[in-house]
Amino acid sequence: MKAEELKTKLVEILSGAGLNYENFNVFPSAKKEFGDFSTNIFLKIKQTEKNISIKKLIILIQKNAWMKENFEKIEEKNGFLNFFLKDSIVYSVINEILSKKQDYGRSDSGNKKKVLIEFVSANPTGPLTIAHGRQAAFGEALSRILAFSGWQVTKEYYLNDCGRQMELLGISLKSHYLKIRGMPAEIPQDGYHGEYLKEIAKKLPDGYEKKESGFFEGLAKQEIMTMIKDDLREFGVVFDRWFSEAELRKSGRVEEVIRMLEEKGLIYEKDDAIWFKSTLYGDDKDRVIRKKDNSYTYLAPDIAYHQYKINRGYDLLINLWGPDHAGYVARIKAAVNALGFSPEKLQIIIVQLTTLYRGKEKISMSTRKGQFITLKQLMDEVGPDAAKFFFLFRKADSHLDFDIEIARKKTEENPVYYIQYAYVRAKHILEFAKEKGIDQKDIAGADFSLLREPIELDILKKLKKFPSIVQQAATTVEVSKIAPYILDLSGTFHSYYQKFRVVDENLKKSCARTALVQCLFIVMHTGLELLGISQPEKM
RNA sequence: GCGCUUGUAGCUCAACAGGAUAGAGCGUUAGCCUCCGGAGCUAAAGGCUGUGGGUUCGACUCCCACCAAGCGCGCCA
Repeated sequence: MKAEELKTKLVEILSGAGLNYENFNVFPSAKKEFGDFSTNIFLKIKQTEKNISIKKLIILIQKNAWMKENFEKIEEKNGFLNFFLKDSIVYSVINEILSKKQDYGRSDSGNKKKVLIEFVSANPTGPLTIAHGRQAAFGEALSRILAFSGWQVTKEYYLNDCGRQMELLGISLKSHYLKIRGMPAEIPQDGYHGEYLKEIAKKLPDGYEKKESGFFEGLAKQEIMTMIKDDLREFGVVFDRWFSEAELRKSGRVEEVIRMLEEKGLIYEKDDAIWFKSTLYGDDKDRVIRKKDNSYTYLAPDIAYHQYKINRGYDLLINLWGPDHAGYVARIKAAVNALGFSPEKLQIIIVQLTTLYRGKEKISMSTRKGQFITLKQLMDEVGPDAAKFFFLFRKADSHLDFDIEIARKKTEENPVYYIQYAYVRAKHILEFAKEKGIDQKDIAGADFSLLREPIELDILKKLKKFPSIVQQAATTVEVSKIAPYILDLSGTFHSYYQKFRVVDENLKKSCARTALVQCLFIVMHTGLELLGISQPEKM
């Protein structure tokens, strides 16, 4: 049961009593002594309806058949109404999980609507950094969660493969190439000085000395793209589509969208440049889309890109951006709006930066000096799973402190190992039970009412919450709900394990407990899967 | 200077659309291995939610001011 279900029921009961009232909350109880669900319904009602008998309403609710069916006890305390679930209702989650298996928690709340998630989208001018890593982890997990919740998800990478930065990349590679062969060459001051480019230059065959920098640009793009794709694959992220800005420009869509805006009277000329009246749609100031020298600013193709994305039939666009693009949200939303689409169609999530630490020591990074930790380096050091877990544990818009030392540790300090240990431990118990002759039939047919320990009911209630945790993550587009949930579940399980034996001489009880462990195992499996974290066989 | 994000236990963070006595983990301290994996468990200590006002039955949450940190504020991407 979900809180909304209970609320709907309460609204129904109220209206049956002639009260049309919906302005109240139903939420999971903050404490055990407050039961399983609580509502502030009476605190709210009292504000507007002065002459209502609360006592009568309580009795009305208590007498309702559905309430009687689901709740052991419904009581009023400190103005709140607290609901205590019947154990039998709690046990029902076991059958539900055992029958749905890996689909437990799946829903169709997305109604098969199409969503396009665009993320990472790093310029192909260098290796992915940890900032991209966090976006990659977040985008991948969000995709999985939305797909699990009934959305049709497409993952797309927008490739800024033209413009000044790419030119510079070509020039830089050529200079590296010439220098390695002992020829005079200078890498431009604002060019790319990183080691990776030198490596690429070394691999190239002789005979390219006379080639234009544009030739090198193509080579560099090719090589770096391969590097990026390899890193992403190792990180467990595969995109459905790589969308090239160069091709977008070739297609004529940029001119087309500017013409559209012009027809709407949203374009004007000033100081030899062409401007978009974004202020009409809530931006701070108008933006240049074509410069004095007739070339486009980055905004022009971006508007075209967003228009094209929507025209491809997506109901929702989600962009993951770094905080350096935060100031850019207003203008692109203005553009989407100006093109006649609701700005709600575009949801932009700012994924905040990550600061790396090695214990107490902060690792300072500077892209300009070529001093940065790449995603590859991070994966090599702590492994993809630990990296993903830490990236996904915090809200996207919170700054993240990532301590490499902790992520490397194989002790209780490291939550990744704590969780994976719980998972492996559960798996091991299931294997042990199997060895002892407990099979799936015994598990499904077990007498669950033998699970009487408070901690057993506690685990079941937590398992029961899983679908709404997923749901919440999907509707709020906030991946960070999942990891703490799994961590909490792991903790409760470790504690249970310590205190009680699952498989022993008491066969009936062993079967019931094995069923419990199997359910927990399934939920943990799905949870880890949604985060893109691997489920180890052993440790 | 303006804008966005953030400020909660020693540290890293929770707290559902304003709800009950602000919760976890780590670290610290004191304990627990004949037993399905101790990479684990149990317990204790630890707080004027950055500061000062306001809104109300009720504020970590909303409003105003201030303080501190990070990031933006280009005819760069």
